Amino acid sequence: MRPLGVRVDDWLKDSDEVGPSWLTVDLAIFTVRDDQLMVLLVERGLEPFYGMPAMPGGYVQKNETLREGALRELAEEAGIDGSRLHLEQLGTYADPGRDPRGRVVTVAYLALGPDLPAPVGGTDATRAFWAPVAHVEDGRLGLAFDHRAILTEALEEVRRKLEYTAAATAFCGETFTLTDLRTVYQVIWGQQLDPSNFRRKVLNTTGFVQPTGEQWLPPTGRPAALYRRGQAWLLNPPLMRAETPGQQS
Amino acid sequence: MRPLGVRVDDWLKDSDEVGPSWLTVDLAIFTVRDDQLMVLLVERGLEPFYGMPAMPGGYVQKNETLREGALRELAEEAGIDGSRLHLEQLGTYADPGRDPRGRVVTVAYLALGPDLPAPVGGTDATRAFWAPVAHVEDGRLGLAFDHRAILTEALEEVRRKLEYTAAATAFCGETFTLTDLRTVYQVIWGQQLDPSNFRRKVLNTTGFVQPTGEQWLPPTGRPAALYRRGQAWLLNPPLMRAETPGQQS
DNA sequence: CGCACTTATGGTCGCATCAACCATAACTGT
DNA sequence: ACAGTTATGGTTGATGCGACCATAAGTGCG
Repeated sequence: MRPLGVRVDDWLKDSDEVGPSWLTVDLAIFTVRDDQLMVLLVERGLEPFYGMPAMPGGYVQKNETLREGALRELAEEAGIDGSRLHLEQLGTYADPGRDPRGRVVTVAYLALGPDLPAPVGGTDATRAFWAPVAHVEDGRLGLAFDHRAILTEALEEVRRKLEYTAAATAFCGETFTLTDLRTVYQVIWGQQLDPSNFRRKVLNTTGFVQPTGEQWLPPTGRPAALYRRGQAWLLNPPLMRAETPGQQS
Repeated sequence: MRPLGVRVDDWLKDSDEVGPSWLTVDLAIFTVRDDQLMVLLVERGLEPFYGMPAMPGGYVQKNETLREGALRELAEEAGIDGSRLHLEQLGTYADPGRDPRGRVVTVAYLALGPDLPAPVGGTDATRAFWAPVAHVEDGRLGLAFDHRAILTEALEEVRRKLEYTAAATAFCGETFTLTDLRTVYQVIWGQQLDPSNFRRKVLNTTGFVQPTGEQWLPPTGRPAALYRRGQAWLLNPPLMRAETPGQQS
């Protein structure tokens, strides 16, 4: 399982210094479930790191774009149809030594989705499951490769995206109440928001949400209006979170 | 110049679908000069696209990180020491067919620097020069590969970064006046800003800039206080530009 | 020197926005 | 009818911002 057997003939004049690499995608897929931010993990079914949790991903095939590869791996490893998720490139990790098999370049994708069906294991992964990000952040759950570092960067990106874009709607279903949307912010930012002020800010931001005219009847309490996401992606003004006291830089 | 001669033995079970790829970095390096936003380009000295302008870049060597490769190419192709620039990953481009030689994966880096010394050509590039981004945007200047698309995304990123981060200070030298900083915003956003209000916003944003106590004597007019960049990178509140009327999305 | 010119810096005022808070509406179950 | 619960709407005091004006501190020139 090492890249032996590979020869590069006369590829470049200075080719001693340049070698082939293998291209993979990894997906950081988040959802909000049970008032917790969850990330999709698989238990690896191959060496290296056999049996260890990892983000879903795998090799990009010859005639695929990166996005196509990401969607295929998502379907294969977790049985999830990603065509309705928000999928976005996060960054590329290529440090020599990050993969014991050689120069493996991985492009990390960020995906946000509503509370998705319980994932099922596929071919390369024996098991797929949702894990609370808190368990990874505090080290209770170890990940293969450099996936913990990737996840940390993905989390920062998600938290920032909530401020400046309508990304929060990607965590909700087709239609949602403002309380649903507010819950997303509260869970991801870990702080309470005033329902009344939240409502005013969201409705005053043109193109953020769009009323459907329908209502949702909760088990108890007043019925809530339903909305769907608007056409705007960038929010201005942004929905800033209150600066947690003691934060620097 | 095609990836012939490459054999992959027993690499994966489904290895017919997976092949090796070649890893490159490309750099979108911006500076402000003569009240214009400029991008560093080189004239290609190799096929394909021989003689055509392109962003500097090249193959990543076997034991390099991406960042190291980017810095090396910058030095080789343009004679610029990038260790004092702000360098940041922008995105990865890997569509099959983007490079006629085969699967070439390029990681685009974004770099911002103060008015830099006139670049000199290196080994792979016959000539390096600063070009106004306007000339590329309006199509007067064509670029090799998919570099025009990469540049377009880099520009969007730069404009957004000015709002939410202290990136503008990266365009200034070690010390600068508030007018220098304001000029950066005006050039990149293409709109005039009120000196007085700009001053108030910058100085009220904690950690954005830091007074040196020194002064700068302009050829005419009152002396201006000099500042250096503060320790903050994320600005809050952000320095929003006025929404240009008629913008949608 | 006195003066025009130029640029930096500082202040004022009216308007919009926001967070904290209170009030009301509309449903459920007892 | 009434308490409990959740959604929605309004008020208010403080803050921030844009447009605009005023002053400070240099230069060069007669």
